[in-house]
Amino acid sequence: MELDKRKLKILQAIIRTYLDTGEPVGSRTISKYSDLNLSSATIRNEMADLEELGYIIQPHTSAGRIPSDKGYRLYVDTMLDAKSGEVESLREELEEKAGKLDDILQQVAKFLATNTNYATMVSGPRYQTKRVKFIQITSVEDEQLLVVIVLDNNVVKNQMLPLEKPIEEEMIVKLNFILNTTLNGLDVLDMNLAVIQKIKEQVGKHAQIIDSVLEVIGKTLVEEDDLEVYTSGTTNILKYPELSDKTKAAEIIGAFEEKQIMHNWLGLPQKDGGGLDETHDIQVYIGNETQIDSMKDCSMVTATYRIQEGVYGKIGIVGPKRMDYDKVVGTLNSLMSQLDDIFKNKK
Amino acid sequence: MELDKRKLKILQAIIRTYLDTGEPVGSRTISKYSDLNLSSATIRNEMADLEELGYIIQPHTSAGRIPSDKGYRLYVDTMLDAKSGEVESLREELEEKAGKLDDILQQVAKFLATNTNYATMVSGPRYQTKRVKFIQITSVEDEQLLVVIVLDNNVVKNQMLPLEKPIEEEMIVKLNFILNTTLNGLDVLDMNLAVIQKIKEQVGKHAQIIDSVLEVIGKTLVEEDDLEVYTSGTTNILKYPELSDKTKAAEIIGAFEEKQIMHNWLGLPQKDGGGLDETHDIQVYIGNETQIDSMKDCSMVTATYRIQEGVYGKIGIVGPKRMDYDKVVGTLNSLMSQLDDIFKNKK
DNA sequence: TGTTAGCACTCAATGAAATGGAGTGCTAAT
DNA sequence: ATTAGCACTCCATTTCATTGAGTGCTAACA
Repeated sequence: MELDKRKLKILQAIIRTYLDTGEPVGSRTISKYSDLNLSSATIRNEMADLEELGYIIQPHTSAGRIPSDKGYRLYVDTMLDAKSGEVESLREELEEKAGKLDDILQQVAKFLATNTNYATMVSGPRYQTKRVKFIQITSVEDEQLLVVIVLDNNVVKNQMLPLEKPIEEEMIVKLNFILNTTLNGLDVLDMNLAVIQKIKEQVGKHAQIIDSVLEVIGKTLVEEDDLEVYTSGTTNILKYPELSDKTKAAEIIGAFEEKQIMHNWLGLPQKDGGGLDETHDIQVYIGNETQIDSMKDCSMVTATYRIQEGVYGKIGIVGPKRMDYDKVVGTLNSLMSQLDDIFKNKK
Repeated sequence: MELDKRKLKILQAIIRTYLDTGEPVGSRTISKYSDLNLSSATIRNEMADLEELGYIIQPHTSAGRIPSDKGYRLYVDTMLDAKSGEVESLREELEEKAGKLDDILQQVAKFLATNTNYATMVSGPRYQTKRVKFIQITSVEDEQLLVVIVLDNNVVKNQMLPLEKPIEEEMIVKLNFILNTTLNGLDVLDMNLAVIQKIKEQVGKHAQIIDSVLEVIGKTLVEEDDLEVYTSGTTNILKYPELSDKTKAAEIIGAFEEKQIMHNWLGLPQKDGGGLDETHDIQVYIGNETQIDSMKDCSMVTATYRIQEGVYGKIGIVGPKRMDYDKVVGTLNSLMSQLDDIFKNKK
């Protein structure tokens, strides 16, 4: 059996209606409220075909049809017409507090949540490579050393280091010189034993301090990126009857609480072909495609934002499968453009 | 009418039972399952009195009684016998990752949530005073300055500062000297125009750099503490039928999402008399006592942890009014002791 | 041959009525 | 002062009939 033009139109009508109402949709509705001018009986026949083809499902014998995951997928892939969302208001708010990145991201999450009525999460940026650009050791008090490390992406890390006994100013200057000349430009992977040995040789005395300092540096570089996740509107989930069952809702909202799941989420394989939108990398995951068990009744739309080369994070919107893909993708698209601008200016 | 010994015993029995079941409790239950050896009729009479006194409420004519806020309050204030909770397991976990404070706090939230089955929040520490202990300016690249500020509580802040044109090394040394001698030990409030003027005089040239640097310092000191809030187990709310109504649940869980409400919460007036437990400052807020509208059907138990003098944060547990106060207070108590230890060692 | 009207059938949802039971208040007896 | 007993109330649960949206199938039609 083939999926001819008419079947497609009917499928589209079914999905559209279902997105609206969340109720199974029957043949009569389609017959009346579509421009096909077909009787309900005809629609019924077509629907039977569509069901056989796996695009729609009948929850029980005498009910209407609802889209299957396969149906949604087809809809998202081929039938979505891109509208440009309305993201005017956010822009100003963001530019005001252009300072702190975490504020911005939190704001973005909140904006999307209130505008779409779904739950949202925004992950903080990850840095792809971490190389040392500059190291400085300073003696703050007699028995406290401050280690400051500047990475090549201008991220600054610091760590206090308690000392057994004071260390001479002269020695600190020497240490700084050695560390900078030896380590600058190096990745953590490059800091092998040979390099460490080389440093130690030059220091002679105070080798144990070098140990501590190198340990701090190592930790800093390897350190799991703090993997901040900003969420908002998780309770929107409760607005959709098909998700608001207590166990389901608890699972979904709980997942938002567990930052760990973001790991999985960030690692989701990109769809073949690069997703809906090449520039902003917008992707849609339906039901089990999310790979997260507790999300099997949800859909998830993600986008990737880039702050600069090699520094990117993700934005995700989670809602019921019947989420308004059209609006979500539209909003995300226009939001991403705004973000691009803002980050460009910031730099 | 007086609240004699027997009435008190009965009230206690009613509340205990209600905490367990969440159902209105009737006279017969108390008569059977308490050691009072009274018939249900007698209990009924006493219950009528207790109701008149405002300690219990009858949801409808032919139902049992449930405790009123006043009843809970009496219970919490006078009838709670402190048990020592079981907090063995947490200790080890915490000591492992003793490094990062935010990890610890998140862990604490999670621990409490899973152990009590209520929703929990832990606020990051606030610093009462912020004085400058040490300032350092460094030139990282030709046109980039790094400003590092160490506060007297050993918190380190840093900020990159772009430059118009390079600045001589010599000048930086001088700047560092001036800044440290002038500003060390100063609070932000002390940094008035006079001080600033004094610095500028000493610098002469490069005054505009001083401006930028001072701005950075000012921002750092004034900066709203990031007011981190770690939450866990918010979905536990859904486990209690009296809270899991969709609107209510959404309000409560939503409140956990809004960091803003933590502001109010942190500012809650201490109860007269210092709360249940002098050492750890454990406080119980019942229903409207929380001052947060969306929490009017909840109770909230809070404790204050101290990392060092003047650096403290709060831990809160939110559940239904019929929460197991006994266990919660017990657990909190013993947790706080553990935390005290850990923070002491860290220092 | 594709479309449609018509009809019998299914089944979830809704609502009304019946039932059961937990609990109370009151009274009279102990 | 306590208790047994009884009538009464009211919520919760079950039962049952009804409704209506929706289907599949068949026969008629263009």
